[in-house]
Amino acid sequence: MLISTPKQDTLADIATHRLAHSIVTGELEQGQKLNEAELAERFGMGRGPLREALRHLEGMRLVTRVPNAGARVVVLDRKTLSDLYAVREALEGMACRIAATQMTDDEIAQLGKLLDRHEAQIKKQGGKVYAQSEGDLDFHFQIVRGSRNQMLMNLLGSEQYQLLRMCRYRTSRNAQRTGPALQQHRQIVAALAQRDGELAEILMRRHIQGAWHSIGEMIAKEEAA
Amino acid sequence: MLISTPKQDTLADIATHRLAHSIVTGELEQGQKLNEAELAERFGMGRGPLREALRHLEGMRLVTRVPNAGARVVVLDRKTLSDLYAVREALEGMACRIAATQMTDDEIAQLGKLLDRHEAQIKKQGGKVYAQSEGDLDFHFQIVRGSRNQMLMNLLGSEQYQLLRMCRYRTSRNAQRTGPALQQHRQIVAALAQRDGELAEILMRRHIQGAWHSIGEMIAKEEAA
DNA sequence: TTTCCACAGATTGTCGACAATCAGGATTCG
DNA sequence: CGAATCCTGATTGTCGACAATCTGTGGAAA
Repeated sequence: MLISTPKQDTLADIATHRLAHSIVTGELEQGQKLNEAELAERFGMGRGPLREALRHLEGMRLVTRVPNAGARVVVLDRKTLSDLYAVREALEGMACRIAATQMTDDEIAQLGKLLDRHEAQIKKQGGKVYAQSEGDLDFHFQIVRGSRNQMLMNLLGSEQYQLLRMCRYRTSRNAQRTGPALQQHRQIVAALAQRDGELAEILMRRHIQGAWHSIGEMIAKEEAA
Repeated sequence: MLISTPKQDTLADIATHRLAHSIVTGELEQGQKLNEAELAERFGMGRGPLREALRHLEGMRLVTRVPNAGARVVVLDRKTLSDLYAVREALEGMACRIAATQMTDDEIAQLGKLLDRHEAQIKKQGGKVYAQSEGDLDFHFQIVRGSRNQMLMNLLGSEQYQLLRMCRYRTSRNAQRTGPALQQHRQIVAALAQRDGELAEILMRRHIQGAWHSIGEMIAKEEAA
């Protein structure tokens, strides 16, 4: 699992994870008000730990707070997502370039196997794309891990990753790009295997631009309604 | 001021800002344990708001927490800073490229005046470089603002910016690179004025690489002792 | 002397209650 | 009839006390 699992944690940590999950999956709507007493009740804890969790989530920009008026789930409008994809392009592009020099042969081979599993899954169940979306994030995160840059892993693995997942859950019911995406993934792995960082970066940037192109259009149509 | 000013805020927000400031300026040493009761006493508030502040700071990665063992100030070792500068290079490079197409002529002119003030300040007081360091961050942040990318502004303006300032306070007592840095800044402004995004990006990346080169050496020497 | 255990002090985690502030509706005055 | 005002219910902000957990110190047994 990509989300850290709260084993023997504090209540506030549990609340943080549960809230983050609910926000990302859309169970809590964007912009929805978060009532402390109600949530504390639902999670079976006092308001103290819950407030700490909200503060934590505020720090990672999943919720917005205004003093004396409570916390609300962040809203991902078109501009925000556009900014997000631009940042991703720069960051994951760099991650790709570095990963080409840092990943072990074995890691790259694992990446290839991951794509094999994706392909099998796509052929078997054309409809259920949720798994593919999560798998896509897996792919991207493995490459970021390959860059050996902890800060990058934090940025893309914790914060932006959550926003991306939010975006996925919001748009997954519509269009799919699994076919071309998988092929692009394969090209990237090939470039990594050849240790061609520059090419890997270019392919990754193009891949993310393409993803934004398709998602941006979808959102535009959605907002028109 | 680049740091948001707590006007009529909650106690937890005040604590967040005071702690962030103390951490960034080095008043609180890296890795130092943060005792809740002691800090609450010093700030004249209960432990509740202080704990919320710690959770907020944890969210923005200025402190590290381990359950039942308290919070500690984050430590910036050589590897972390190296990662930070790599991320900055990608992010600010992109910001520069976009800013070249988005900034108004007036904003670019303001940028030039900012550098004039820096130059005057450097000539007047060769020693007091703290102001120049803050000014340098101002310069970088203005360009990020010019990219009109809110997420970029958040990333570089809030979180990484704090880590950078920490780094500055730690290393400012040693070497200076104000001369070459200023000249590179001027080149960047010139590229922006010509609306040459590609060149601006290249110059910015080179500028940040140079900064890392000099700071990395300094840290290596420091760690040897 | 060394190692293990138990105890005490300190620190963190949690809860419930109270104060401060805000939102919405009824009331009253122009 | 409309707008400003006050009141009331609800929600957030804060505090103090108590429970759970960790740390390190001292003593007893091998």
